[in-house]
Order: sequence, then C-alpha cells, then structure tokens
Amino acid sequence: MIQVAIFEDNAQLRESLKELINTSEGFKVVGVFPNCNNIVKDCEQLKPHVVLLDIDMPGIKGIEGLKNLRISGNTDVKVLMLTVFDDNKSIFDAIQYGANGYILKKTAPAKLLEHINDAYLGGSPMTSSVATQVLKMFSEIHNRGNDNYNLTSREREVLEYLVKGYSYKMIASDMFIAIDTVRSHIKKIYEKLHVNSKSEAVAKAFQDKIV
Amino acid sequence: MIQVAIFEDNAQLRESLKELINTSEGFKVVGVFPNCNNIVKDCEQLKPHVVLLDIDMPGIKGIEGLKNLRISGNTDVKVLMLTVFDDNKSIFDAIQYGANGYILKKTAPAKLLEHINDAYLGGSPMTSSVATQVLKMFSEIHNRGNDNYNLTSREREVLEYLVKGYSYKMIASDMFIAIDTVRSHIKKIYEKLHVNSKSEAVAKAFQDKIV
DNA sequence: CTTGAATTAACATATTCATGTGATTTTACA
DNA sequence: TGTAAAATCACATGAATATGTTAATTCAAG
Repeated sequence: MIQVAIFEDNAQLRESLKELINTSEGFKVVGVFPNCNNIVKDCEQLKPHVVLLDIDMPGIKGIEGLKNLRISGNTDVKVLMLTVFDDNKSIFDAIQYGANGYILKKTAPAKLLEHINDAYLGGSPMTSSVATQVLKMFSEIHNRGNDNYNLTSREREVLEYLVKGYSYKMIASDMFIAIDTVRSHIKKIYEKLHVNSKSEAVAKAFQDKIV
Repeated sequence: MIQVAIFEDNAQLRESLKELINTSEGFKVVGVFPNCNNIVKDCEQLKPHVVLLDIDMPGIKGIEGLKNLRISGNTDVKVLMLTVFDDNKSIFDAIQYGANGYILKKTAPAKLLEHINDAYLGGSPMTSSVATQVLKMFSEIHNRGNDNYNLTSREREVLEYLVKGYSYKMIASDMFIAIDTVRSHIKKIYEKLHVNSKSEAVAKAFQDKIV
C-alpha cells in the first residue's frame, strides 16, 4: 500500500486527486493540505511514501516546500512536483532540491498512478515534454562554446597559463619566451575576449568554456 | 501514420518489435536492419519518423550510429535508444549526441508504442530508472561544492565582484567601503582559498563553484 | 612573390595589486 | 558582560599588470 500526501491549493483538483488515489488498488491518501507551510511536520507525522506537491501555491511555494523538506533531512519521501507548465527555471530548481519527478497536471489519471508507483520504486517519472527540457539543459551545459574567439594556438596556450594562476614571469619561463612577448599575447587575448584584466579573462575562459 | 525504422542485431527481438509495431494502429515499420553500418543512408532513403536504435550492437555501436546520423545533418529523425542496462556512461553519451529518448528493452509493448509516439510528438520518453540517472548526473554537475572555505558573507560578496572583473577601486565604490577595506577582505579571501592572486581566486571560485 | 597574420621582442609609464603591520568599531554568542 | 570573530580603515612599499608604440622574423595562403 503506497501512502500518498497531497499538497495542492486548488480545492477541486485536490479533492479529485484524493478521490482518484483512494479509489485505486494499492494506493492510499494519508493527508491532504491546501498549502505546504508545515510540510516538514506534516511529513514527519504522516510518513507518506510519496508526496504530490503543486509547484504554484500561495504562501510557501512548492519549490520552497521541497527545499525545506530536504533541508530538514527528509530525503526519504519521494516528491512528485505537479505543474501546469513545463517551465525551464522551475524544472531546474526542482531538480536542484531533489525532486523525484516532475509531471504536468494534465497527466491522465492512469498515468498519474503509474508515475506515483514509479517514484515509489525509486524511478524518476517525468512527462516526456519535461524530459525534453531536462535533456536540452543537460546538453547545453556540456556543450562547450564553439566560439573560441579566434584565439591563436599560442594565445590559447597563454590563456591556459593565466587560468592556472601563473604570473607573466612564470609564463615566460615556462614557454621559453620573453616576458614582453607574453605581454603581447595577453594584449591580443584581451582584445579578442573584450576584457582588460587577467581575472576577467580567467572568468571568461571558464564561462565560455574556452579552457 | 508514424514510420519507424529498427536497428537491432538480435534477430528475435528485431522481428518481434517489427511485428508489434506493424500490427499497431497508426504505426508502420519502414525498415529493419541488423546493424547500423549504413544508418545515414538508410535513413535518407526510408525517411523514418522514429528510429529504434539498439545501443549494444556489433560493428558500429549504437552510439556511433547516432553520432554519424547527427553529424550527417539529420537532426530531424527522432532516435530512441534501446538498451538492456541503465548504464550511466551510455546515457550520457546518448544525450550528448542528441538522442530523443532512452528506454530499456524490457519495456512493455504498450509502453513502447507510447514512447514512440511521445518521441514523434517531440517529447523525450525515458524509462523512469533512466530518468533517475539523468537527474543524478544533472544535480551532480550543478551541485555547488559544499565547502565554501568558510568565507564570511562580506568576503563572498567581494569574491563575486572579483569574478565580475571589478578592480579594488570599483569594488570599494560599489560596496561603499574604503579601498583598504577591500584589500583586507581580499587578503582574508586569499588565505582561505590558499591562493595569492586575483585570477587564481577567480579560477578557484569557478572550479569549486563558490560563486 | 608578396601580403597578412602570427610570433617574437623591446621600452616606457601609469595603474593596480599583493603584502605587512597596525588600529577601531560592530556584531555574535557564551 | 566579556570575548572572539567580523568588518572597517590607514599607511607604506615593492611587485605585477595594463597600455601604448614600434619592429624584426617566420610562415602560410593567395
């Protein structure tokens, strides 16, 4: 018997979720709340296996509730975020704070039960449109910026030394060139990166994944 | 009518997939191949909407096939990777090369069709255990290192300015403090981060995700 | 063969940074 | 209420950096 708690401000949806889950074999609603102001205590008392958490609630928002729950040390209960939109930022935040799944409210009843079961078993059910967002974010992150600002190989080399925190003197000695040459390269690098200090160049190198 | 091409070395699975899909309303198998050595040409000729691609094939592996397909410029066809294991590395690679979904071979027939349809419609169906892997990877990446080197709030603030490439003067004026105070903070920051230059501090801030 | 980019180098100068050694005032907390 | 940490500021000095100008050599591409 999977025990479910529901946090949803919309009374109608709240009740129909409760109805759906309670009338389904193997599921039981142990608590229903119109907000997640006391979600930590609620979960402590009721010990649900799975929580359905609306992301857009008045008062403490769903993400905040999830955050509080995880901060309180409860990493056990599976949390399914419910939302109307497959919004990028929210998905991101939800993942950050350890949501176990992210599904749209329009999900069909049968699938919803399936998702709850999935989460209970340790899976991470998500609406496939949400999954698309996640994959997109994922590959964006791991896509190193293809514009390397047309740095020459020597310039890139110098930039790498800068990132490693070398001084001009050290770079010169490591590259077997004069310190004035290092200066020349760095001047060029600054032009190409549109910066005018070492630390800006380093920051840009990280941000744009040049190194 | 969703047109599907199958690339799967196991003859039995290949045939049963074909059978399943062909006997289902709205689906049609346009091609079946025991390897993906010519996947680019195959897809050019048959123009499938969705490709089922076994990840563990002899000759050109599934991931390679996917890669070739995307490199050839075909970003249109939806690719569902089929696998036995929810293996971390493979999932990662598949995402990199633009797979649209990642499902286990043991997926029930009904769900498989659903997944194909999902992919066709632009979603990213994945088995929920796979989704778990993805989310885990995702949050690992975005998990800011929990050791922030015991920087005080003011020090962290200054560090953020450093990362933004501000000079001491600019930081002082922005924070409404004397430039010597900025120095003091920065000296402390260097001690705590074990560095001794602006650019090293910036680099460390990025590497350890302090900012 | 010449033109242009890349790499190398020198010189000058003003600014910024790193470091040391103090001190005062808040703020937190035991 | 006393003490430690945090935040503030000052002064000094040498090192490092940023910027400008100029120029020789190499080397690939037109």
